[in-house]
Amino acid sequence: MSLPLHEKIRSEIEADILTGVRTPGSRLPTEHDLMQHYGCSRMTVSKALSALAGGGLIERRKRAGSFVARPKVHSMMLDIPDLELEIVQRGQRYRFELSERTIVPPGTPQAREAGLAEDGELLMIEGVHFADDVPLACEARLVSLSAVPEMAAQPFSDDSPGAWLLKHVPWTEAETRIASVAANAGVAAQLQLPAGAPCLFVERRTWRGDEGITQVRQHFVGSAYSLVARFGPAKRAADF
Amino acid sequence: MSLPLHEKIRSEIEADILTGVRTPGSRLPTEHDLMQHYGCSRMTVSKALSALAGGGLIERRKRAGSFVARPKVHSMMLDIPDLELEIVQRGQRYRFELSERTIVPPGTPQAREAGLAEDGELLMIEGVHFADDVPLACEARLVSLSAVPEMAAQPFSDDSPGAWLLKHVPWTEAETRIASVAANAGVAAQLQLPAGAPCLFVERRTWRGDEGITQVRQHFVGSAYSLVARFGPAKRAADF
DNA sequence: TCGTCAATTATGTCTATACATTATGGACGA
DNA sequence: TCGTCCATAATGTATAGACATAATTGACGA
Repeated sequence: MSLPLHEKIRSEIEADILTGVRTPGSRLPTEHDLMQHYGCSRMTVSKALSALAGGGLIERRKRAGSFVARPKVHSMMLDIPDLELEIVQRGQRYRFELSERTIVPPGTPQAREAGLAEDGELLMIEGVHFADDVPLACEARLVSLSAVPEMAAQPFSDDSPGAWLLKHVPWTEAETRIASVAANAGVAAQLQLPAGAPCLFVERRTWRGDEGITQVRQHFVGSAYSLVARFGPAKRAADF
Repeated sequence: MSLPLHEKIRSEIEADILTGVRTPGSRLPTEHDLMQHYGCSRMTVSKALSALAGGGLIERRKRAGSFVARPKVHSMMLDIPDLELEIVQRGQRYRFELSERTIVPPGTPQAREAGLAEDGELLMIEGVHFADDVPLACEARLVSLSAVPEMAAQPFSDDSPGAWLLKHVPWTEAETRIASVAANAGVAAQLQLPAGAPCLFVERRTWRGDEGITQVRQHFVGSAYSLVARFGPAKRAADF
């Protein structure tokens, strides 16, 4: 292994943490000790520790030393699925069917509720995502036309609005809310489900800087869809 | 802003990438250029670029330069709620009620399915989380007793198994699966819901290194619960 | 006894320098 | 024309030292 030294130091300590040799809360040797142990300069040790701290594995405190961090339950990585990609990967055909497309004038309660520009027009889009002609999800979306004027000209005959936005509009901030709801009459009809069937409800708002770009509410057919979140080195991803 | 310089450089470039000023595939200035631009040493610039590369935002190639990476996985941070904490913060009283507790012998299909130690005993625990005596969620948990032998002696009369594990067992890796399901008879009875009511279903597996620690399946009352995931500087957290 | 302050210690940042590595592109020769 | 090889330009790794910052500890004084 011709790894750079700081990588070697990093991976050795990481292994100790992952295998439980070093337990959360315990103190690591000081940079000075490690520097003597590995026979290198302090900068090299520091680089290794910085990487570990960046990855959240250790916590460094001045004067006190470096400590193995307790993993925080409160944050895991959630993979936001690209519906089209997932459907195609399952070997099915993807299709988005536009069912409604309206311009919402400025100043309506809708716009205010969505947290989008109150003084500009909004584009409202509704449609259904199909996998091999079976509905998988439906969505209702509001897009700020002052933020994304090009959106008005898009057909969305085939490409979904979400995919188009992802490709063409850079964003800096997003918030997603996930819940379980019973399908109301409208949703049930769109998804060809009995009313009251459980749906995974996802609401997402997206911003660029302080400017609201879009808000979307999606209902996924409960029996066909799940989200996955992970914490830690996702070596296990391939197992499933 | 008294940020360290390398942090300032990093965040400025990051902002340029996120806002689309620098587009995927485009080349960054060389370290030498940046070092002149910021009036600092090359090491400082390099530290900033290393951090960006570590975060997957740029790709560095020798002789060629550094390039903005094309975003690959689209992921956000998911806040996994601490049930007890949230309930108490709402001003309600939290209680966990144990309804079943069994030792599962080694080698059963259950153990294999859960991905826990196949050659050790498992502890099976079932119970309900209450907020002011209203059921909010029920859970069925399997714990590997070879990984956590102390678990067998815990009463869980008041503290939930999850909270106990979190306090006493270090873990390195976890995977959470989120779906929407209809309450079956058992779940409906525990949660005092009509059968078929929508529930947020959360399944989590936890490991330390390669050793499986626990698997839990939780059903949350759909009308009372939602999860939140975020991407970006969460300045907006307080708005909601 | 209790608080205050300063010395100490460990990490945090930064510089200037050196040499290693590696892909590119151009010079040169067959 | 084509391939080989080398100079070059960029990043990658590492060092030694300087000073900054912050928290702990203990000494000292009220």
